[in-house]
Amino acid sequence: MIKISFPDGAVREYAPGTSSMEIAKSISEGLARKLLAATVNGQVWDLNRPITTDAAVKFLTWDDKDAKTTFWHSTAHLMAEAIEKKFPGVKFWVGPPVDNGFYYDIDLGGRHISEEDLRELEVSMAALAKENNPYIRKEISKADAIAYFTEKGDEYKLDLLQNLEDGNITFYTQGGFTDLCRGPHIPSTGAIKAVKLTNIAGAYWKGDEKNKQLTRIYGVSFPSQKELDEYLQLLEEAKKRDHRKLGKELSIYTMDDDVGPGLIMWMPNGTIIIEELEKLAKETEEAAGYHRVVTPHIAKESMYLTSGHLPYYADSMYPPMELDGEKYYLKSMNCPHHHKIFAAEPKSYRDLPYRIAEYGTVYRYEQSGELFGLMRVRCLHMNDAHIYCSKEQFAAEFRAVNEMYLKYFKIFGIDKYQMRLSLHSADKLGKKYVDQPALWKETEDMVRQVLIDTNTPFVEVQDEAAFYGPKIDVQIFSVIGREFTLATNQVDFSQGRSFKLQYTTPENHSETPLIIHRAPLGTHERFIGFLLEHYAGKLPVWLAPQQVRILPISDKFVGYAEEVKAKLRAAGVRVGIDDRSEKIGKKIRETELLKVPYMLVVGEKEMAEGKISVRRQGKGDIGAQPVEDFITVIKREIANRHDEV
RNA sequence: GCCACUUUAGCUCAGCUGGUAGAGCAACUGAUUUGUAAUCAGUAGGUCGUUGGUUCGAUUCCGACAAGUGGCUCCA
Repeated sequence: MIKISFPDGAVREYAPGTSSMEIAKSISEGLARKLLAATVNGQVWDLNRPITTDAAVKFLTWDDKDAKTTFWHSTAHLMAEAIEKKFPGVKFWVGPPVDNGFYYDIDLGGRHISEEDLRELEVSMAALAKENNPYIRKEISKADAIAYFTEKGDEYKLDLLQNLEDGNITFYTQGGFTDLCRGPHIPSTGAIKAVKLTNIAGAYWKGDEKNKQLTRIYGVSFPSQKELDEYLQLLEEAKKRDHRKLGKELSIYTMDDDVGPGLIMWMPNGTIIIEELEKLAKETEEAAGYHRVVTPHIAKESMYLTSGHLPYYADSMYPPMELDGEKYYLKSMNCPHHHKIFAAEPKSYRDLPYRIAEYGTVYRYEQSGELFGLMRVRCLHMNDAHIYCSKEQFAAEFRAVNEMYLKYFKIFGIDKYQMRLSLHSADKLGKKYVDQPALWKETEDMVRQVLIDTNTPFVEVQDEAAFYGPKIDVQIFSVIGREFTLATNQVDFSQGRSFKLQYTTPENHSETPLIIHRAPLGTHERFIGFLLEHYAGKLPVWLAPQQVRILPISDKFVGYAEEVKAKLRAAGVRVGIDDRSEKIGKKIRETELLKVPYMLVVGEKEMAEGKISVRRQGKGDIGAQPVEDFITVIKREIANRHDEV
């Protein structure tokens, strides 16, 4: 007999070769019906796979992330079956589960697939699911596997097999479809009750743009139609807080074909948000010992040869303009200009850390397919600064920058983010990264140590560093699930040498400073795009372009509204009056939709008592109060950058 | 840059299989003077993304280009 232990600590005995499905049935038929997979000693297994030794078993239902993953992976196989039926001879690459569903990469052999095809495939998948075919696992020798796919003429699976060890290879078959697959899978196709194939995309084989492009079909599936409907509903809701939609509705920014792709024009409302953010940054940076600087938008080729931008970053720069036989480039980063400011006067250790900040506008020639609303643009306003410091000062400075992030995140209530330690990739030294292996190692260790010392949870990612050094990126997600770097804190061991930056040490030696590049608020474009989604357009009072709108009940009270407005303006509040001859219901509705935080309704009663009726956006009427009381509250909200109501 | 799709009034969208366009909201004018999420009436507004082609005739069919969207690759 084998001993099976359960999460609650219970232990039961079964005959060797008993599957977790049989174990579940021995406990409760009802439980068994809900199961999709199980973990055996922490590994996700097929429910029907025999267990031969003592093991810890945990049953997985739809609510478990691992079960969803297994379910979607099995749906990918089901989709492949339907595709192979419809388009015989197609070849499959890989079909993994993803965060919200699954995809399969397919070589359609020059054929095209349309939206109608997806609908037909959904129908076909539903029929195949109804057959309730079991997913059958089979261990197979490498030689037999190679023979099978050679016979089939499938070079993709043969490529996969190259990297697999004999004795460790399994096939899964459901209905008429067999795939090379590590598993695990759900017991049978019948559990898949609702499928939506969401989109068709091109995807490079093995993720390399030099390789052939395969057709990727994305989909998602659920154990009931109801859950699919709920999911689609959720997507609809997410669309409503998409910054591109809100940006238009709230008159934040605009773009125009005549101006060019990825070039944002900030409208008056958006500009107010920018100015509030800059005010916050300037206060914060002044308190942290930064100096402000201002530098031009262009510079000569020679500077970008020195900085390393042309060798390592030229693809992302706008092409040069030629004047008087010189090439000038639009700046893609502020750092070289800042290095020149550092170098303009001799520095001693007494001048360090030397911190200079600028809201510089930089231009990056992003590939056309990358552009995305405010999140990915070609003209960026960076909350940029460079800190020049000694090796001894580095940890404290780097740490202070991280603390600045967290201070900002607290103000904005940003809590869903991931700190990412972005490292270089050794095989790209001299191509994407400056060729200084020892310095890479040293600085990466330094940055990692800061994160460990401050107990900051983080993930490490290869091949994400800047060309001049490692960095910590703060990763966030847009409402449609796309990942972006919001803020960044970067080490630079390279440009200090390139620019021959020096300071005099206490021992009267010349030393090259380390440089920290940091942008805790990232860029205006991405940060505001993120904030719009984060707040679903309902900006806190201190950021709202219009903070208060006064709504007179009728024309008769416009005069009183003007008096109230004058008082609010004198208190520094951004206030307007809706003086149209419309009914109050309409004025409220439109002001609600514009997400103005406060509406002040004024009529007969209010005028007589010197009061206003306050209505908070999204919350409704919160009662009448004297104008002065309201001013006290809203002034405090603005000054503290924190909504109280 | 690559794959797929989309582009009609300021916005959101109709417009079947080719016969040069329509709604709601917004705007403007007038009436209404209104008590917490849409008052009524009228007026104006479009070389149907741009550009070639097919056709007697193209918003509609085909091609190219541009921009946008979903991915891939790339990045704040």
